[in-house]
Amino acid sequence: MSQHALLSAGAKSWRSLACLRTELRLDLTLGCGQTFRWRETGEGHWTGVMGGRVWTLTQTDDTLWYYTYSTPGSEGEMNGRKRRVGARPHGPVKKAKGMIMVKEEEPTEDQEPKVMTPERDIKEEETLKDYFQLNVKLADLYREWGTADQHFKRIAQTFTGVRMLRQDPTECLFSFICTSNNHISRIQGMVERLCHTLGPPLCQLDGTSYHDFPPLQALADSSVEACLRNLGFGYRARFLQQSARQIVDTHDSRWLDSLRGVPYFQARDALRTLPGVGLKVADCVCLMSLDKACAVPVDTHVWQIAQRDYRCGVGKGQKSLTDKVHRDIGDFFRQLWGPYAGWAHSVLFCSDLKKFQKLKETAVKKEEVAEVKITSEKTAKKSGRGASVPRVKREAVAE
DNA sequence: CTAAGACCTCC
DNA sequence: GAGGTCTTA
Repeated sequence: MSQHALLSAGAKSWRSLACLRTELRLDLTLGCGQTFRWRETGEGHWTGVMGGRVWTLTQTDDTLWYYTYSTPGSEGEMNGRKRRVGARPHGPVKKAKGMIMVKEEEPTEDQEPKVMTPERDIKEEETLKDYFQLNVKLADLYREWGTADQHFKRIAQTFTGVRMLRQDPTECLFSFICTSNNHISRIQGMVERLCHTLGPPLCQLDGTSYHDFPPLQALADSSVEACLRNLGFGYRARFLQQSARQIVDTHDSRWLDSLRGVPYFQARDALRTLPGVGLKVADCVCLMSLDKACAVPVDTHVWQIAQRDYRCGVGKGQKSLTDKVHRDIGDFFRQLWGPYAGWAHSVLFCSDLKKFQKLKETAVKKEEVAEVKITSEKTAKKSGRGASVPRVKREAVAE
């Protein structure tokens, strides 16, 4: 049985890239709801599908480690000859108690060694850099946002390395059509079932099968709505099928990808012609797959953040998130953060997620300790009034 | 432009 | 109700 790779089981067949935690935090970046395709398969190890291949990623202080599994067809790149179909990490790995794995580095006889051609090696490194947009210097951006915005500065101390992914536009679009009236954990399950049912299989690891995202044509088939309703997609099943149908019927196959080269508002308007795609979903697709770094997806939580943390008056007295409020909140944050406003937004969005509240609480405690220390130092000097109680901001929680 | 209601399911 | 969208008034 093939297993998920673990760095502790031997770094030999892993590759790596220099990357600081200030530039990338896998847990936050992969878990903040911009992608629904990654799972933590070991402590700090994330396994998912990217670029038609299954990857496991993990990181140490200054290094991003990656491992790819062989899949049917993926070996064709080497010399046109198909290699093994099974996939497994190199070096058999024994499972000890819980997450602890016993290191064991023996060559296996039942399989050919994973041949890593330089071409594929380079290609995969490029795929990874592209997906995480590692050419964008996140620490520099954090510094700029923090200069203009004290609230951001405070949050950013804890939520470092929250980075926008550059996802496949088709996967991004159809995943986000699933997000309406929904929450992350359920969306994850839906996308998983979608891929399992309509996506090409890639490999199997520890009994879990990994599939690529379904191609557009597969989603456009008229049988898809009923199929997805059976999988618990509800009314979104029709949106998915109809949107796929509309794209296949009225555009050529590269249309969605071509929106990367189109200005933000134009690309957003184009997306909004698709059923199930409103301003929020269109902004998500623009930001997360179409290179529109200034796109700020506005949902009820982002609206709440604007009011609570920025005393933003936009839409005050408004009962619901109208298109106008959408646009005005977006403009508000673009004015505050500049051309990468969408990236900054995701840092605050991430910090508001319930699953990351523990992180925040420990940070608040540290702040309190620091503040008490400062206050008591002052008090000692002036030998005056006692230490004041540090203010703890009451912040609502998303999800 | 804004305000309701409906839409599927799951916790 | 949940990280909306569509339709109708």
